[in-house]
Amino acid sequence: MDQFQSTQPIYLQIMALIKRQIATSKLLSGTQLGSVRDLAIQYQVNPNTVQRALSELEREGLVKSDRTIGRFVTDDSSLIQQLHRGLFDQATTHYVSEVNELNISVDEAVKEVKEKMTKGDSI
Amino acid sequence: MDQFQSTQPIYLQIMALIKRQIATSKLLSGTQLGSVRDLAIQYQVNPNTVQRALSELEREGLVKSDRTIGRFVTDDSSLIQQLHRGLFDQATTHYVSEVNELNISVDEAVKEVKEKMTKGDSI
DNA sequence: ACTATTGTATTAGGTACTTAATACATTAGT
DNA sequence: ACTAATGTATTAAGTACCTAATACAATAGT
Repeated sequence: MDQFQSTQPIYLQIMALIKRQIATSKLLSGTQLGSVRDLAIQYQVNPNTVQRALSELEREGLVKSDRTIGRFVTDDSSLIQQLHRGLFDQATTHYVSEVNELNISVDEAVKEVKEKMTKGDSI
Repeated sequence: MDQFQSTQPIYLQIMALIKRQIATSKLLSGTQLGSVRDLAIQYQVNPNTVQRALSELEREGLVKSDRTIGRFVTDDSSLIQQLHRGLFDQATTHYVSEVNELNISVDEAVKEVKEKMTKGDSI
């Protein structure tokens, strides 16, 4: 869909994409994911790349595979909550770090964040 | 120094590093940069990698090379100011985009940013 | 004039990621 | 029992980035 094109490995981008969907309940707990082959078509990538992304997610406990049925989002709701919190925290930490390096004040940063966020709330 | 180790190409990381230094006047306008070979030692990378980073920065107008003297930070102060603003803007846009995807409110985000920023102000 | 230092270019080899083309093992569904 | 669909594994080829080892061109400084 999105056409992955940056410098980040595709399998990491797919992992991030699915993580976000799980964290925001666009992929509900217990939901079955598309098959490796289906997702490969959907994402316009090689099945091996999807396989790699999914097996990493499995290593992190976010999805489980039932050998011949398919893959499912974990039913550990606490883990999902923790994921959501982690993504938020990581994003904020990264932003704050960048802003600090640019010698920008709290007030300036907050003002800018407020501006940009309220702008996107048109819908 | 820092030891580049992520998934981002090293030459891009070096570019970002130098850009930040220029934007925050750690590298002043007109200053001479270290030579390709010196920086390669400093960053613990191959000279070719430094060369690539610097020539890209040159393509963006941030540094100029005088063939046998060395490289210098641009003296276009407006360009530097524009760089600083651009880095800030880009960081904020990226952060807001992530936060929106996570369905997090303005207030929550702002609160978190304030917390993390004031914590790092111990010095 | 000479030398050292600068940026620049070239060629070769290594690693990680991606793709392609298969093949295998397992089992739900029939 | 058979079939289709699942995850999984393997081998080969291509691309981008990084490193290594040189070499060349130009000129400031002596």
